[in-house]
Amino acid sequence: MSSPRPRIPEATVARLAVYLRVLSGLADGGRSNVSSGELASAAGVNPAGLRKDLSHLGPCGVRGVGYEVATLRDRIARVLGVERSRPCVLVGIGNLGTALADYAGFGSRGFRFVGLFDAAPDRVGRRIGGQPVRPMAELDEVVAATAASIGVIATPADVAQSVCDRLTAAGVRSILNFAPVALNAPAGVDVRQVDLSVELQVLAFLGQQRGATVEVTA
Amino acid sequence: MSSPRPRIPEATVARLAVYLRVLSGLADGGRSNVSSGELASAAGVNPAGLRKDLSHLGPCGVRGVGYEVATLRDRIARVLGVERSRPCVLVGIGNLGTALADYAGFGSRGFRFVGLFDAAPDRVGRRIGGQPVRPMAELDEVVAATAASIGVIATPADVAQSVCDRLTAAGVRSILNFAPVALNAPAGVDVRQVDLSVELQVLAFLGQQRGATVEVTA
DNA sequence: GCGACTTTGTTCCTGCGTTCACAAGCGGTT
DNA sequence: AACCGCTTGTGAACGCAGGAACAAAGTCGC
Repeated sequence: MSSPRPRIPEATVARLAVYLRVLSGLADGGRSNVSSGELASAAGVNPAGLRKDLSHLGPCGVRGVGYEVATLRDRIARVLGVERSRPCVLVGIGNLGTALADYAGFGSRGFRFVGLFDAAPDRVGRRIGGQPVRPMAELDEVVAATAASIGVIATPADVAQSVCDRLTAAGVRSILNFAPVALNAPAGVDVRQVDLSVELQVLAFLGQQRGATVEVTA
Repeated sequence: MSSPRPRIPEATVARLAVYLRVLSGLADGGRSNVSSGELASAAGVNPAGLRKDLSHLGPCGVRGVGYEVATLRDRIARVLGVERSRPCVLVGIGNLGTALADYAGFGSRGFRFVGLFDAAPDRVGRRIGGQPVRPMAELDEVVAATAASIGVIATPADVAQSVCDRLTAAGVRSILNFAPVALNAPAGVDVRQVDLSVELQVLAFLGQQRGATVEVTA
């Protein structure tokens, strides 16, 4: 019994991932203890907010001392579900897909790509990061064999929805989408959208708002 | 007079960018009118929320009819400040940087890279997307000459802060950071963080939360 | 062994974002 | 010319996230 999971807010989860990264760095550097203030500074957040985030996973610090780096790191990793490396599949091996497949950061953060897929015949068979690019026909097979629960879409926008359909049909329950379209996924499937253009446009707006006095329409 | 800019919430700005993309697609498809319901569905948001977002830029629809696609598109583009193409510089031409430099989506969304930079001598001189990779020494010069106000960082984490310092010193006011570190920028500089590992870890958490019954620590 | 300092964990409060629901306005129709 | 239906725009309530201040607790020093 005792299910200490009174639902953690999604915003907190995102920050926990950041804390985890900072803690891993500290652990590699040989540090054994941190205070909330230092950790918050390194993560770019408010100390009080950090303590509140951490409180969601129960008391894990020592008053007057701080947090034990390795212990806290492991606890966050367990809560996030990345203690063990999780199998992912990646669809769309263009420029972005290649970059993702090669990105070492994923491996050290608890994720590994167990399948790279592309529809273009001339891309199939190439090796990226020690792995071959497979044809889409092998998708179901690989997902089933590896029990991959996370799919990453890095295809052009016009095929993203059909790729999403195929991934969910194959059993993938979580999707990270880089294509600039809103995906329609069945209930029970989590979709997260990363839109690079949107980020730039928000910056453009902030910059314009800061710079110009006004001078609108009419 | 009349500065109809009663500060638009940042969350709204991000969605406006999405609406803009959908509207551009509709315009290319020859559509001339849309209702809030249809637009909201395509953007993956609530219809009422969409109307409230749009209300921030003044009345721009016709009751009983809907929104005129081209007009609304242009108005959003003007508010976001992307009517004219904005010059950006990109630092770090590894796998991710190459993908970003090659990404056609930026060009059609009002951004163009006017300078690609890397510290590694063997990368300098290569051409990507019709542009040469320049040495870091030319950064100030290019930023000054092109009046680039947006900088994109796609370097390893350990040099991201120093790159950030150099960009801000050169006059860049907005930074999009792909390196997994919290950047420390002077006041007046907007920083936006995109962390690919964090997105995956949030998905891992959601997936684990959904799947397992419980079975925590002790 | 006791006191004081440091740091966590929690509580309150303020503000924002989101959602629902209604009223206003325009076009088409009779 | 007047009515009816459809869609926008706005007002209000709900819930959530963020920040600051306070109390609890453990450790170090004397």
